[in-house]
Amino acid sequence: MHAFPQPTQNHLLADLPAAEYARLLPHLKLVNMPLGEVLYESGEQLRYVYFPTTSIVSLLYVLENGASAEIAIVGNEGILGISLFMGGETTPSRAIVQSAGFGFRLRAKLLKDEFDRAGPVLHLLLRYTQALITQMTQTAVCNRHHSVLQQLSRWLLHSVDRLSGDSLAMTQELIANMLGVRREGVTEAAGELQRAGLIRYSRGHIAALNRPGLESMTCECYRVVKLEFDRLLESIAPGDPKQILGQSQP
Amino acid sequence: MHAFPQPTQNHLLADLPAAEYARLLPHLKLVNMPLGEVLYESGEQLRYVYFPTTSIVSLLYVLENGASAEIAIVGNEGILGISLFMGGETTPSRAIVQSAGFGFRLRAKLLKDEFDRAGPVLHLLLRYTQALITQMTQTAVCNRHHSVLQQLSRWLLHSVDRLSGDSLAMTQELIANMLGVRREGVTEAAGELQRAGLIRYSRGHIAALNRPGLESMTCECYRVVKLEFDRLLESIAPGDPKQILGQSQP
DNA sequence: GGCGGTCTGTTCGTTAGCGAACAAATGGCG
DNA sequence: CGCCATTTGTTCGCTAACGAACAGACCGCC
Repeated sequence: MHAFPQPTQNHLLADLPAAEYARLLPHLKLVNMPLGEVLYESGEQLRYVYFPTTSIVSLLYVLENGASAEIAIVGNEGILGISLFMGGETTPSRAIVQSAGFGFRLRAKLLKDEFDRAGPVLHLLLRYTQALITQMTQTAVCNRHHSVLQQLSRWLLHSVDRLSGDSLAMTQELIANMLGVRREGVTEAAGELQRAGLIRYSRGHIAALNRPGLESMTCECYRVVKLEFDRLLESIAPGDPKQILGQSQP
Repeated sequence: MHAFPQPTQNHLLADLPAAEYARLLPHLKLVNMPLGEVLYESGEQLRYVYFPTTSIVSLLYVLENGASAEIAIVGNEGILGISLFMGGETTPSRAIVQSAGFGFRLRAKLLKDEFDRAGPVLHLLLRYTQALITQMTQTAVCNRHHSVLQQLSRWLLHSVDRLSGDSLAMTQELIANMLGVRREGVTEAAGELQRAGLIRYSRGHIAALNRPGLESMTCECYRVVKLEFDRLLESIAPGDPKQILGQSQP
C-alpha cells in the first residue's frame, strides 16, 4: 500500500528549491517512529530536527500533576524542532509520536546552518512557524469555548489531514490525553459521531467516514487553522490539491 | 510621575545594538494608545509595527458568535506585528489596547528591511517570538485545566509585569472578555482575591497589593511563561530591574 | 446635591464536564 | 479454543462555570 518512504513525502522538504534540497538530502536519515516515542522532552536540548512523512507527532504540555494538553499536531506538512532556529534551543513541551510511521531526521547543526544562510529555507520555515502559531492559538480558543464533541471532531480532521489515509491508530484513552479531557468524555463523543455515521472505530482504530459531516460537527477553529496553513504554505497544504495563489489578483 | 516617553522604555528596542538602534531611531514615532484602540484587525495587512512602552495590548481572537479569547499580552517587553517578519503579513487575530499609554511605531517596510539584514535584529525578534509562542501555548493549557480564579491571577500578574506600576485601569467586564469567561465569574474571583488582601479594585481600577500572594494563587502557567521570557530575553525580562549584560557592569 | 449611567455584587436554576466505580465487549496470545 | 488484559460503555453524584435577571454602589456631570 505504501511506497518506500521518500523525503518529498514531507511537504516542507518537497517545497525546497532544488539547490537547498540537494544540500540537505545526503544528511536526511530515514527513521522509524513508533507509537509513543518521545522525540523531545520538555527543556531538553534538540540534537535533531524531524520531518515526518507517514507519522504524526503531538506537541504536548505535561502539567506538574501529570495531566496534559496538546498544543499542536505536526505531520507530513511540517517539521519538529522549531525552537532550534527560533533561537531558544528548547521549549517547555514534549513531542510524542501519536501515530506510528516514518520520518526523516537531520542533525540540528545542519538545519541551523541552512537557516543562517538567510535564504529560502529561512523564509519557508518561518512561514511554517506562523502557521503553527495559528494552530496553537486556535487550540487555546477551542479549549476555552468549545465542547468535547467539537474538539474531538477538530482533532480527528487535523490528524487525518496530516496522513495519507482516512484512519489512524489511537485508543480513546490516548485521544483523551491529547485533548486534556476524560476518557469517558471521548467515549461519549465518539459514540455520538459513530451513531451519526461519521466515523467508525474499534479498539484503537478510528476511521473518518465522512469528512464533510465531521466538518459540520466541528467549530470554526478547524477551518481557521486549515485556511491559514493553505494560505501560508500554499502548495504544501496537507491533503489539498495544489492551488496556486500567486502574485496576480483577479 | 512618568518621564517623557523614551523608545528605550521598550525592552526590545533597549536591547538593540547601537548601530541598529541608531538606524531605526529616526523612524520611530511616538504614538498615544488609548484604551480600546484596535491596532490590527483580523486578516488585515499590517502597515506599522508597534513597540509599547507604557501601554499593554492584547492579542484577541474574536469568534463568529462574538465571544472572544485572549491569546497573548504584549507590553513593554515586546513588539506587535510579528506576522510581518514571519512572512504571513497578517494573522486571524485582533490587537486591542488593553491599558492606555504610549508606544512607538515603525513603518512595516522599515522593520522588514532591518529583519532581512539577517543580523542581531532578526535573532532578537525570533527569540521574542519564541517567548510569545510559549505564552500562547500556556494560554491553551490554562484554558483547558485551570479555574477562573487561577486564570485571573495569572492574567493580573502578566499584566502588571508589563507595566511599570502595580495597578491598571480595567473593568471586570473587559477582563472577562479577555479571559473569555463571564463577567460574574470575574467578579466572584476578584472578590475572593480582594478579601484575601491580594488586590484592591474599584470601578475599573485594579491594584496588585501582594505579588507573592497572587503567585501562590495562580497555576504553574504563570511561572512557566515568566521563566521562558527571562531565559530567552534575559536582560529585557518585563518588570525586572534592568541588568546590563553587555558593555558595562555595576 | 441629585440624577443617570456605569460598574460591581448576588441569586437561582441549568449544564457540561469531572471523578470514581464497575460492566461489557473484543481481540491477541498461550 | 478459551483466557485475560485491554479497550469501550454506562452509571451516579458532584462541581465549576454558564445564562439571565436584578439589586446596590459609586462616579461624574448637570
